[in-house]
Amino acid sequence: MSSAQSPARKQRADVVRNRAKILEVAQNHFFAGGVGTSLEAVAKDAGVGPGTLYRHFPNRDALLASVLELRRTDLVELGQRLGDLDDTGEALRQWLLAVEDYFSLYIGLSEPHLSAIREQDPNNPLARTCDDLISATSDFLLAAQRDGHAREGILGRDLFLAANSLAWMRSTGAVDEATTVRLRGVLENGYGI
Amino acid sequence: MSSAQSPARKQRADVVRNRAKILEVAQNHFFAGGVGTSLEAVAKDAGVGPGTLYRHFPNRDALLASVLELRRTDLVELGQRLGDLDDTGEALRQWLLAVEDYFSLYIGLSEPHLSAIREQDPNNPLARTCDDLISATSDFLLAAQRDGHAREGILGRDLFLAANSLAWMRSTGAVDEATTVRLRGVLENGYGI
DNA sequence: ACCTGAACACCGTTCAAGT
DNA sequence: ACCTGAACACCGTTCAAGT
Repeated sequence: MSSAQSPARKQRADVVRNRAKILEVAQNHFFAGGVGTSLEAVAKDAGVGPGTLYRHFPNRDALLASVLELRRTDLVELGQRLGDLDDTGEALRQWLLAVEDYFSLYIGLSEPHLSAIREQDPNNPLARTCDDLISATSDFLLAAQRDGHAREGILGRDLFLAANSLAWMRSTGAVDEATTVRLRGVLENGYGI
Repeated sequence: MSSAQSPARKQRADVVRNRAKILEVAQNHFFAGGVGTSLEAVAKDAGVGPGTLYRHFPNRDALLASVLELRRTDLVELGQRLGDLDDTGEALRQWLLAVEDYFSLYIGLSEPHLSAIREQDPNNPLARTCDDLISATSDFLLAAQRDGHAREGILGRDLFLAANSLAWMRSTGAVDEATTVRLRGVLENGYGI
């Protein structure tokens, strides 16, 4: 049983090194400058030509997906642990918070994911993340509905989108922590009476 | 009593014509290509050099604000009419819908407005729109709270941001009408029980 | 097989020269 | 007073030439 990261044929050492260096530098640039940061600058900082970056990652979303891979699997694992909670309402709440944190990692991270949802293109490297997270959100919502902790007539996809839009507001920097807390409350309890 | 559009000193005819033409073309480009559309292309389509566009509108947000001016005043007027409704809960709902529609006009319109909120710069040409709309939202919310149609512990600014984020999702095209309706329901009544 | 970096196309923005 | 458009800086992306 071979690991997914190490293919059968051995790779040239510089290829592995370049790829790792690009990912490391890209992570820093995404964090500092947001998702729209200059890929040319990333390549230069990583000490490779732009062609090398594009060879490894054919487009921005591919690079983004690779940079996020570790965080992504962490989130999926957290979802599995939260599935064991007895209070399914609390599990749903905590899950939505985790999704929100994930999409708040870099400025503008929500947008390419919404594009992935719109395009419905399974080749979009961010599509799998969306599919997995929407699916998990559905599970949490269904469990909460079964236990009378969530209303009917809502889809997991809806709550995924809601968490996403909270992350979008947070990452723009226009919304402080207190406002985020209130907005979460509005999502959970509504503004109406 | 002179109209705001016609200053005391008469302007050269070509200046007036250029400005009007730029606004007309920009509106079409914003509609077709979103807020991030190429200003160079707008200038070319309007038959002026890029310098002329920048002379009239020093930056993208200034052009955007001018293009939206008519819609903006329409929205403010609608707010005044809605203020006469007896059912303050219904007035709040309709107002939030109108705000949502406003920010759905062009793809990406929500984002520069959130930036205006973050920057807290009164010179930002979009700041006045945000201030006015937040202020109006507060009035509607307060009235609804007084009549027992809205919960306490929420700010008008919160609901303005919520409407804005709905518009953001709509304008990305990832969210269809049915989903938008459900998300509005979540905002009003919450997903929890 | 992989990398390099020049090259192309495009855009935002400024400003010297025109009228 | 206003307009023009060349010019500069920057970026995404490709691809012929190298190793």
